[in-house]
Amino acid sequence: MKLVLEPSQPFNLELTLCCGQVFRWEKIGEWWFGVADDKAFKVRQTGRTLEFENVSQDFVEKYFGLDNDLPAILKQITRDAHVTHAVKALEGLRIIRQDLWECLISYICATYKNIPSIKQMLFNLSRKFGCETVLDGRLLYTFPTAERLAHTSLKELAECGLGYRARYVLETAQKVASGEFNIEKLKTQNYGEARNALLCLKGVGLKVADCVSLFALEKFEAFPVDVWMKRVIIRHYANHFEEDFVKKISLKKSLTKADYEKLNSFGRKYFGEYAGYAQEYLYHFERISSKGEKSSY
DNA sequence: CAAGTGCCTTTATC
DNA sequence: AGATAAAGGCACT
Repeated sequence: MKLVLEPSQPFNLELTLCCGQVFRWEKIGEWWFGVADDKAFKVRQTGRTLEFENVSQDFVEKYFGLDNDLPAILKQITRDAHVTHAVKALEGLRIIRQDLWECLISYICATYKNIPSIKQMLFNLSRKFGCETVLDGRLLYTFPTAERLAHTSLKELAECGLGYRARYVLETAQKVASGEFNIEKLKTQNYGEARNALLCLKGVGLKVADCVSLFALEKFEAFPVDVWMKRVIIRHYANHFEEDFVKKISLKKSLTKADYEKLNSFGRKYFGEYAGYAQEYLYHFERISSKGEKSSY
């Protein structure tokens, strides 16, 4: 099946899959293979043509956020030269509508890990506890359900490389599987409510709650702040804060809750209702820029 | 190549 | 409130 993208609605598949928001896509030749919402499918892009197999057009449009009016969103967040630079460099980057359960577990696993490691953990979990599907003779795995993970052991989870995150994943799976934590209810709640509910889960702090809100709950005002975003703010937005505060967070490696909320609320106020989009562009731009600095040294 | 550092942080404790 | 330590283990330098 093919889909021709509107010229007015930029989309870059590669960027969208590689910017660090999703972890389980694999490129084989020209095609990207992945599983979303228990559907194994493949996609490739040539210019404005998006080609896909084993999935409906409706799903593809929804999953990749093609229904978001990207130019309108970008217009709102380009408040200064730096973010404009990032937006131009990363044209066509879109926020994916992730499956809520997979997203939650992914970001619990993502704490204090680098992206290659996160990918490894999630592939391990899926291979071990997910359901096998075949596409083009290639084995793909669905993401394990809460019920399935609830019946694993800490040992088995640790064997997937989760380390101390194993107990957070197990506990969350048990709460969701038993109904003690109603994950579906999050979808009916606003940003503040959903964020607070998520924070009740062990292993979910402010940053993880913001990532889940942004990537799976369509709360575009969420503004996750990680080490990279801290760097971005120190480098380009320091003038929005007191000198002492900037000095303090520059020296310390981790943010206190109060520090986090200060950076987070700055992002939300400054970039507006699509702050999450700004975060994604700034985050990825900072990462690719830092790679460039190193190699051209 | 070994060893050190850092990792899309959170929790526990003081 | 805020500081501090500890937490798998892998990837990168």
